Amino acid sequence: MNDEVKSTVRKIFLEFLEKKGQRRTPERFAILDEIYSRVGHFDVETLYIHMKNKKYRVSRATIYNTIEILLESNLILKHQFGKNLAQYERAFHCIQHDHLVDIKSGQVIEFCDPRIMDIIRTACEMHNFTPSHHSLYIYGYKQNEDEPAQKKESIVIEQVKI
Amino acid sequence: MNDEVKSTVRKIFLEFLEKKGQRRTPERFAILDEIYSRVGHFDVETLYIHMKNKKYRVSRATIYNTIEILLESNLILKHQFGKNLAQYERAFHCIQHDHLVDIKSGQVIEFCDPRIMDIIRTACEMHNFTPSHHSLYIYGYKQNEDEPAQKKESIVIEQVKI
DNA sequence: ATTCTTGCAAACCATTTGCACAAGG
DNA sequence: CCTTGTGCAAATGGTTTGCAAGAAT
Repeated sequence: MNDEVKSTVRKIFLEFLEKKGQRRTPERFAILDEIYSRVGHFDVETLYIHMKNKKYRVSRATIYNTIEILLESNLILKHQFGKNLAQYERAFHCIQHDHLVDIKSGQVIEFCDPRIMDIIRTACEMHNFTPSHHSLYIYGYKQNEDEPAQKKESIVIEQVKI
Repeated sequence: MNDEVKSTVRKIFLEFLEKKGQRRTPERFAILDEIYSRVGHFDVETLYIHMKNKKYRVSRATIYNTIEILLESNLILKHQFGKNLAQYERAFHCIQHDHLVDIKSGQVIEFCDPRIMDIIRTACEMHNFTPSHHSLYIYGYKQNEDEPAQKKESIVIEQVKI
């Protein structure tokens, strides 16, 4: 993730904290930086280990606290792909996408289909609902790799093993 | 839920157990019956309390075990609407639907849009993926009830407080 | 008879909470 | 200063597991 993006999200976070009257602590910005330094999904424990490995003094409690604020400010997204372990991902500067979840391997494939926005628009209009974000998970099985179909056509953003 | 549906799901479950070489215990069928006797979403604890209140002797462990089998046999679906508590719902004899989740109140509204199947079909074809099931959650806020929009038009199946 | 399933209680583990100390405003 | 945030450790709570007794085949 390049530095321009990092400085932009820092600014967004800063403004959010000010608006909410919450303090700009170094821990909060360190966590944001760490998140925007990696690609793909992550869980709290992984983030904690990574920061510890960098000799950054931080507690799990603070990570949970900060993640809560980052969710509110829409800088990250939360997922639970059928497991009890919550997974997160960056939300800024990422194109909208959804997830195919392999039931056997746990592998998660991202895909993109703008038609999802039509469905969201219609459902929200019908129910007098203001959308904030969404999650579409398609659970299933990856077919045998020996017989690849028209995979080349697909818009694979990245593949993440969870 | 009428008796015809109940006897059909019992039969499906029976055949699934036979196919898998698993035993048809009275507890498993009692849990299936209890699930198909209620409407809307439920969690394990609620199911456990209901069965206990009916003086049925079951353990939480058996409910978790049975729910696992019911998921495999596609007789129920599992949801985690952003919380750590897993919610389940009947999957047989229910029309396909998705969920609007109110972030403030936790209320869940079901809606139906067949276009979701087009998205699933396309994504799976592109990624050589065999779909089993899906979840689409739209998170957001219900607008003020004082100014109802075109709500009459909506296909509300049921509303469930989780 | 053999093997799977059950109920109970203990273990697990991600997340939350309480509290004394630290630090932002 | 005053109040919020932090780190640590303990508590929480949904889910899983170990095991002896019970039931299905």
